[in-house]
Amino acid sequence: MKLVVTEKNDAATKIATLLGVKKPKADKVYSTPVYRFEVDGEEWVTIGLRGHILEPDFTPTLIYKKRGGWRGVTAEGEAIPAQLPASLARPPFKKKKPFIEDGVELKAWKMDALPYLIYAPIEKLPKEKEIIRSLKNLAKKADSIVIATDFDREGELIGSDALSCIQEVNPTAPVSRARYSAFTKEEITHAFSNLVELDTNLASAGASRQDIDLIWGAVLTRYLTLVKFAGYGNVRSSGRVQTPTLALIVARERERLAFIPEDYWVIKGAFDAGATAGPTAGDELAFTAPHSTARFKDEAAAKAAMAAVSGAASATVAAVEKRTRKQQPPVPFNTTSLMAAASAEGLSPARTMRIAESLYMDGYISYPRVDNTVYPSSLDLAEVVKTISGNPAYAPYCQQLLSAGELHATRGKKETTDHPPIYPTAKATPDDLAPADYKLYNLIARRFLATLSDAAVVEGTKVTLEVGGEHFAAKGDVLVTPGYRAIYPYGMKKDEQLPAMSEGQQIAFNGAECTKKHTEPPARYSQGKLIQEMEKLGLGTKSTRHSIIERLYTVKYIQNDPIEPSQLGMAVCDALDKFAPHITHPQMTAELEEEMDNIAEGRNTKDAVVTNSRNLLSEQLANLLPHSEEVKDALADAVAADAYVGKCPKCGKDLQIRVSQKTRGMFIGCAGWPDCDVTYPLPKGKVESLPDPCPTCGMPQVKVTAFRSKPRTLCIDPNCETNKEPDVVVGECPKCAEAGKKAKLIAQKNPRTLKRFIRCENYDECGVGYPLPQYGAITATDEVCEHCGAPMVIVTTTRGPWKLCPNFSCPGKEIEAEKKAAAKEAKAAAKKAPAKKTAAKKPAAKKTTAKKAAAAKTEEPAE
DNA sequence: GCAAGGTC
Repeated sequence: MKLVVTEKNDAATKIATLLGVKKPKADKVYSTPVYRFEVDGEEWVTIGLRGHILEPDFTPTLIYKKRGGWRGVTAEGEAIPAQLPASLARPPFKKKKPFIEDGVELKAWKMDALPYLIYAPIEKLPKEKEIIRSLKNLAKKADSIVIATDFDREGELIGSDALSCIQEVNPTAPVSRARYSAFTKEEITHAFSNLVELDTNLASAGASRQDIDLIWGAVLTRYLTLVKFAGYGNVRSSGRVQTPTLALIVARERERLAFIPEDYWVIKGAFDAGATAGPTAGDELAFTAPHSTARFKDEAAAKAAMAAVSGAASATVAAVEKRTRKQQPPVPFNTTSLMAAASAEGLSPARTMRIAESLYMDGYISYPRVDNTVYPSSLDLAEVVKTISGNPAYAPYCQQLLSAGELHATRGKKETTDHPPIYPTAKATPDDLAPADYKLYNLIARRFLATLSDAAVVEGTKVTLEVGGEHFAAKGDVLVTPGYRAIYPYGMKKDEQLPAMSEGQQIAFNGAECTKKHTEPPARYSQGKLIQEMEKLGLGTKSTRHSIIERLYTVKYIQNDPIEPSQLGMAVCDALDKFAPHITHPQMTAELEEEMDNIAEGRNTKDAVVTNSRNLLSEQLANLLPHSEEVKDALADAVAADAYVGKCPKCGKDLQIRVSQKTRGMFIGCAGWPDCDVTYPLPKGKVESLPDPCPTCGMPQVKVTAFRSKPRTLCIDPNCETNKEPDVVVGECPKCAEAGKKAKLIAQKNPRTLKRFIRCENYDECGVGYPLPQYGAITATDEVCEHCGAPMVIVTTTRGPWKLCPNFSCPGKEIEAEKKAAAKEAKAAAKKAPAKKTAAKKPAAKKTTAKKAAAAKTEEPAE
């Protein structure tokens, strides 16, 4: 039996289909899908891995890997290496009693142990145990092995790791490597009839990247985390890609902080082409135009221009210029351009990739991790157009494209042949997908159609108007031939139509307005722009950039979108830039790339490169360690600044956003605690401090963003007028009524906990109470819930009014949930029919839809 | 409790 190992399940299916004479048989080894087929009477099996199946980590000895975490090192096993600079030699472990763990004495402790960690042994540990088990099971029976992972450095490494697993159980079977860069019959057949050897140099180039990333990441992350320990789960990370990315954001913020705005003046004139002088009554021929000097840097010059036009009632049309220009249709989507375009539509790159992954798994779009921007000739463009024309929103445009003759697609600059650019592979309508999923699908489908379309033609008109010797320039843009714009409206400017005018014509001038403005600092990065900048600098890969940015958010180095660094992010970046500058520059990646090329070409070895990098890190750490006090203070100040909301009214110290140890909830506490006991409650959700105090009471305010809600501004003092809510009578107590008594149900808010609820005025006796959502105005209705008799109330939030039964255990809730689930199920069943995919894909598709249904369910209660 | 790179 011949065993073919690919990087992913998808590749295993495709290769089996392309090489097998008959349709391959989908099978499973343990839980891993495999594909069996025959070639010239020989039995073949393909198995897809899940990317890397082994992962390097420090050898799990006493080096930090034991229970208790980042403890220390022994002298034995982790011997002080010769390369360790003398400046890093630490004094002997100073403890009254020796610290013994597993019968071995630790020689260095926490921070002091970091220099040893740099030189700690690394080994490859299993990461995908199930896959490894399946792989070994097949390998035992294999007569020969073909490594058919992706044709790139990581692919060679993944293949080499797989081989090391295989050879543990079958050291003798001959091994070869198939190199292909497209899933076409010719390419795959060619690759398998021209097998080569595994390129061990290329694999060790990849392995050195792994080791270097681990060593630098672990050492610097542990340094930053331990230098000012802020509790478990409060990691401050650093890495070859994430830290230079953070540095980009911080540098931009610094530019903004250093920016000195300059004043300038803008003059705008009002005109009316429907009259020769004076205003006319509200017609469409009125328009405004800026002065031909767009920005007056000098106020006197602006005033002089204003004086020159004051009193004038008419303007002369000095010139009319018309110019048509073409807007070329966009090029096919690759991962980066998709993330950038989706980011402009409000989908973060990380969310975009999550959705793209699930659309791909459900058969709606092609493979989403690509650099390629040129459709391969093997892709039947017309067939794709036909497929998606099932969506009525695209149908007329698709017809038009198909009837116009042969299709021609635009081409981007990057051309690789491993995967096609991202395009739709099945029809979908808003009914088939969740709103965000459809939003992305729609973008991809429309982009695909746009790449097959003609250019749009825009007619630009520039009219120069003369008033009292001053010139004004009116500009209008009109889309005359929509071309691709008919299907791809993203990022399109609105038409600005000017009334028809001819040279020498006199029109009415209705005065001018002079406004003082000031220049703006450079804009912050949006997530989409940052992804593009990372790509330009060679930071990360198409598959990792979005997760790197997400990481910076979770460690709270950055916030909001457009991205701004937190004080902590700036402090970390500054500290590293000052004492360990190598990690803060994209240069480190560029140098690593160069070294990896050297290893791949056989000019250098992995050992030499990694040792070199270790020594470099030792130098950086030797700079960092003597300044630990300084770094510690900077981080502590930054954390305090991020948490600061204002001054304590009782003792004058800082009020800070804090996390309760007990409930894990957030509250505002005084930095003077325990001497000062001032605290304020906070509602659930993301809380940020605001610079301006409450206009009503002068206390600090915060911005609260509850889950799936718009942010709102809140005064931190629950007793502030802005937080007072009148009690609302919402009905009669059903329990008291049964007992023959009359009692009101009242919606009220507890100022101490901020919790809102409905309670019977006779609560102490009857115990009737219902919880209410955290915010939104409460209005009474005269209805009662048909299921439980509780009073129905209307909650009005920014998302509009919404009627609800406040009873948490109302039987109606379950009935509703069941209805929803049934509807989902029906939809999912209907969706599965058009997406004709192989048996292996079905379970995955099912899983994602089931997951989505579950998520929709949990969102339902909304507080 | 570390990174970055694959992929689910």
